[in-house]
Amino acid sequence: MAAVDLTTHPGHLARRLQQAHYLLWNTMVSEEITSPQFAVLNTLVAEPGLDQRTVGERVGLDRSTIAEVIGRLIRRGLLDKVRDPQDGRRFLLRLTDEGMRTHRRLTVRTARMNQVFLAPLDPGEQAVFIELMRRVADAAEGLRDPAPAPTAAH
Amino acid sequence: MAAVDLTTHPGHLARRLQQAHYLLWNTMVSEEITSPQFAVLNTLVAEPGLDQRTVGERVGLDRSTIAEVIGRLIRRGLLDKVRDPQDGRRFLLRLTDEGMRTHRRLTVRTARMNQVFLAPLDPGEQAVFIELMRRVADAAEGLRDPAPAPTAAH
DNA sequence: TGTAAATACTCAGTGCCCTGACTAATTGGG
DNA sequence: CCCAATTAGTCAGGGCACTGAGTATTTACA
Repeated sequence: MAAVDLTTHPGHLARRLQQAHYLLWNTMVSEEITSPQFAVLNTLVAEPGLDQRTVGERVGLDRSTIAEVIGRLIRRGLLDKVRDPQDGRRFLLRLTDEGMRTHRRLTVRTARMNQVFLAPLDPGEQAVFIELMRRVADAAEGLRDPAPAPTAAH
Repeated sequence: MAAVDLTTHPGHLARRLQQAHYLLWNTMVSEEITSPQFAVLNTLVAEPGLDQRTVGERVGLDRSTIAEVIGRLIRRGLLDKVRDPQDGRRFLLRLTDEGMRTHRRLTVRTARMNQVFLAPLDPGEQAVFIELMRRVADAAEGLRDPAPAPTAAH
């Protein structure tokens, strides 16, 4: 008694949604390259030479996780990492030719997969769905750091 | 060139959504008990004595993952696991008193957290959002097993 | 009845995701 | 100019999520 209906809990649904996507990605896009890895490649296609932290910020991964993901991409030969001569703390990232090719190849499949993923919704609903997810995710993004006390000079 | 806008990709948004939820859960609900762990407790409140596999099915976790989650709940003393005398393969699961108390306590906080999580949407949008997430997740659920060939006689 | 198939669970391996503690490099104020 | 604060990255540790392989038990059919 007093049990709750989890199908009304957005967090539970978000998890199931992500699992569904993970599965679909694996069968329709790639078994080697994961969705977060593709996100990193995509970011570096748009902005070559970014540093690790910034890439993480773009795709929504913290410094530890982005380091792991980048490590795997380098091991696979899709990425290069060189120290920034201007700032010895940073590493600058750049796709290899193989990385470029992989990104191009997966981009097509990703588009197909997105269609299948959203197929249960009609086009209008799809747009609404994307829009609502974005708003919720963006809002929560703002809650990460508890706002550095707005210069409260009494 | 040829980079894609990830904010239109439902999979990427689903991941960010789940991360946002993870964070909010941690600050507003519990640092000890995770959302999947709560889902397991909740399922066993509704249906005490279920076996491991069935609980996994209810909350959407495969056999390996549910085993780990249940292991942690047992270690924390929230769950008991006994062999089914009727079927020696199964383990029957049941909440301890501590497990019941924990579930009750977290239920309240979870409701509050859901409100905060959905706060960027107005009530109508919230209902639509839940509904769309559920439809997409449910549909993808059906794609898991490639359908065992519908008794294609002849 | 005896064995092959199905079922419940375990284990090893990979990858994502976070926190907290640490190192190294840079920047800025006294 | 020097040292404290900031910033980029690493590392250890815990948890979720999957696949594929292996064990034990049950079932079903020949």
